[in-house]
Amino acid sequence: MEIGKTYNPHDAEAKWYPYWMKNNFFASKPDKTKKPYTIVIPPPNVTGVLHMGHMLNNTIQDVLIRRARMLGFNACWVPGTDHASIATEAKVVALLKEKGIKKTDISREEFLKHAWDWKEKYGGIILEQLKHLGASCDWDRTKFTMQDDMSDAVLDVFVDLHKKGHIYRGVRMVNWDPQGLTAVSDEEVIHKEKDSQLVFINYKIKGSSEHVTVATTRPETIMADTAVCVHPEDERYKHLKGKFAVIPLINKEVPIIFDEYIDKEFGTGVLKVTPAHDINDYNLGIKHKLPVIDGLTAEGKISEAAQIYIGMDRFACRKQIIKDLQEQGFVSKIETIKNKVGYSERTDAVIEPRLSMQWFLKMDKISKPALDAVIGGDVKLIPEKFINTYKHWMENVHDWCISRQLWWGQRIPAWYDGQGNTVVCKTKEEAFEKLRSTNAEVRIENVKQDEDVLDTWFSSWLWPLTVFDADIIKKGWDNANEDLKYYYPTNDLVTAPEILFFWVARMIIAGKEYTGQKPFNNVYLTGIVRDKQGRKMSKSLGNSPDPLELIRKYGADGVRVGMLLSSPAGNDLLFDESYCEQGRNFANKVWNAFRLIKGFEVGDVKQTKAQKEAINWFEHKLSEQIALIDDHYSKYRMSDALMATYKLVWDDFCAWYLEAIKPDFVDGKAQPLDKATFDATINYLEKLLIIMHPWMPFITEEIWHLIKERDAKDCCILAKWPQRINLDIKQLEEFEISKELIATIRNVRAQKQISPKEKLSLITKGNSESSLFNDVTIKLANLTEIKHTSDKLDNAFSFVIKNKEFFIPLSASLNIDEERGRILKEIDYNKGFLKSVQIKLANEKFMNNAKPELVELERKKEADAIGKIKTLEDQLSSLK
RNA sequence: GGGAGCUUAGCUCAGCUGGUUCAGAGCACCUGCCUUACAAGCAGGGGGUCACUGGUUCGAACCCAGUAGUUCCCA
Repeated sequence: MEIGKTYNPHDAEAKWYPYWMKNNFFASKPDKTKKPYTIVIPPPNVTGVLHMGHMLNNTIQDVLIRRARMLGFNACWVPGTDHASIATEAKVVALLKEKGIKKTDISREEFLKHAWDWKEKYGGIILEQLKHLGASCDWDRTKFTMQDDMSDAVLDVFVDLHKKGHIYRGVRMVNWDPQGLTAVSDEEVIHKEKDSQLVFINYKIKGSSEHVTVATTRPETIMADTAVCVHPEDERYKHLKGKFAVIPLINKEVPIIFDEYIDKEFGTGVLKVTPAHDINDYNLGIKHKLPVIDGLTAEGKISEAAQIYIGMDRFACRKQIIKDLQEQGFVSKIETIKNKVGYSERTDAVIEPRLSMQWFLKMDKISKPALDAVIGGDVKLIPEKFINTYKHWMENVHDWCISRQLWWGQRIPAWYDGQGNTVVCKTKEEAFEKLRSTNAEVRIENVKQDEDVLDTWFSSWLWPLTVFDADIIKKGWDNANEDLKYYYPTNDLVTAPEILFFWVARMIIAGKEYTGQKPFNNVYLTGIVRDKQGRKMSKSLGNSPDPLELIRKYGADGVRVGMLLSSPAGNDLLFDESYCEQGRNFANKVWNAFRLIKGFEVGDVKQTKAQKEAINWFEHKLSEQIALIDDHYSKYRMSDALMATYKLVWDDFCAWYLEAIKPDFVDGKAQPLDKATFDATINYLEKLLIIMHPWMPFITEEIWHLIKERDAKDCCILAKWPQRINLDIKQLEEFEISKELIATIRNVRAQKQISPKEKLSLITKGNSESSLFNDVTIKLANLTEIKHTSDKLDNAFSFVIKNKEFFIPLSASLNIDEERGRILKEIDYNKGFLKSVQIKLANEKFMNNAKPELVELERKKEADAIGKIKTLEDQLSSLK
């Protein structure tokens, strides 16, 4: 069979993913004889397409799940999607608009039909794309946050929490998205620093020639002012008690009120009070019993209550009113200041504080167990630095506004009789019964359900529960189904720090509330994928590569490796395609190592000593590195685990092991290899494939099957993670010395311009104990032999490794001065080192304070240095 | 304005409770090689006042304080 010189990822990807699927290797069922290892996917939005953040996130999950599978766990990765209320509704509205349909012209039912059509058509795109990455999700378990049973659970939770007194309805200042036409939660508001104009406007005092000056960034709201407020202690304004100020343009009189809330130093010390449009003003309004005038419409246009500019957009109005005020002499000055402006996370519209009737979830009590779970270490955040952020948020948590003025989502199960009575329950019939108990006259046709839907997070906070058992809320934890009992709590959650509060914290809250347990043991927080300049990748910037294009270019394995090479937990990843290139190169390296091995011809020959030595050494090296890799995994140091794997394969296996066992060429023909060496090598290769598999599932599976014919179920994906043996440190240490020796000899060749093909001999002086790896050294340094001698040597390059003297006799004559200089330099260096050690040893405080083993170590350093200096001096004297 | 984090080689990052020889890796860079697994490669090499200042200590990249820059969270 012809094996290509470079690895072709596409064929392997096209072959193995369907094969794994066909054989149900990703599927998981509860099995009491095995321990579960569970991950629930952070459900991507149905509106999205795969972006680099998903790539990073899901690659990590797949690595974890594949390794767990190999470790013998019953690995279960549950996929699914999230209905994303606002984003999806916006998409559907836009689509309908293209077709000439206005949302307001159709019924809720008709709209939802369009929305479902849209979801069916586009909702699964990301999940399909994840398959290209190799994601080994149990696809049979795919869930959607708005499927019937999942939605039902959401309503059950609403009813239950309402019953428990955690949910209430009230008029509150909410973050209003005038584009999405809905309230959004505090967490969905993104504050950006902007340059704003601070306009100083003069309000005349009624019955006087005086005026007061207010400073505002929102002049378009002055028509909704219902007072002007100053500090009671402010000498400048004390005389205005009981007077009225006149709002310009509309000549409306508003009282001047006094309150200690005012900061005398800020601006002019005079605040215009607009209760409908600012939370602080609203509170002032309540305190001083001010009327509320809503100067804006839901769409962010000037309302009729404002009297002028009616129907004008708020920003257009701002420009116009400044102009008009200036023309009429009301503006004393305009400054440009920096202030924070809130934007909707979903629509990017400027958030408008707005009074409205909303549903809230009280967070104080219900969130407490979730705070304790993280503080107490029951739920671990990785990296730990996020604990502080989490704690801070949970300790200052605000009530959660859970209603959204949308149609796409779970409709709030609250019912009204039109006469001020409200009940919360799941069906209209129930509601009717309940309402009738307080209002005998109520008629079922007058019972109306709340028009709003619930915040999407109010459904996804149940995700780790309801993906396994959607009836859990109804039945309670004690009656949970087998799946939930088996898989829950899940092991790891991999997500972005951005949604630590949106989602992670709330899942812990819901988990604690409904099962008494945490939803997961560990939360791995990935970084944000940024471009090379550190900018967040976004569609609008156009700086995000298309992940599928990257996969086409570098192969899925290459991209996976590229993503994870430089992505420690919690650190942003400054993505650059060259990482993928490195990943692709690595895959190619593995491919070629395989080609070499595959090309070995097994014959009836004797194993060489070098081969035996190399096999012995690699056994220990492999064990040592497996231990290291396991340790990195246990600490979720993904990029370290990957790098250790990379170096084990590339450096230890390819550069050292394979070079050491590679048969010689005689007359242009590779010699055959003995069976023992071949078998050992195949065995090592298989173990390495297993270790590489979580990172590079496709190439490892491909090579696994190219090694030999195997049974249908004998696949790399199911192979057992390799065991370690007891380490023989001596093997490892001595091999390091041999490596140093080989490197030195290669260096000498380079310096003296001796061809790598010319054989040299190496002579050691003094004790004749031989190294464990003499023959490897001979082979890789291309030596004729290693000889021991006690004689003085002429015209030989000399060097010292670990107090051992070595000589390489040279055919060309040696430059004595140069050699002397080199050795003197080394002596100098070692003397300096010795001195520093001796100073330490002469220091009484060090001797008293340092640990005994440390002192011992210093003594050894001293002895080693003395020995080395002596050896070097001997060499120097033999140089004549 | 409040809080948290970060600052180590050109880049991205390690550096575990302070203790080997003026600090490690990968990539990039430089030099030499198309050596029959691999030029997507091989063999070598250079490169760092560990942000700055002070303190604690026998000893500091690591602990403490301050300064600067930077990122994030909250208001």
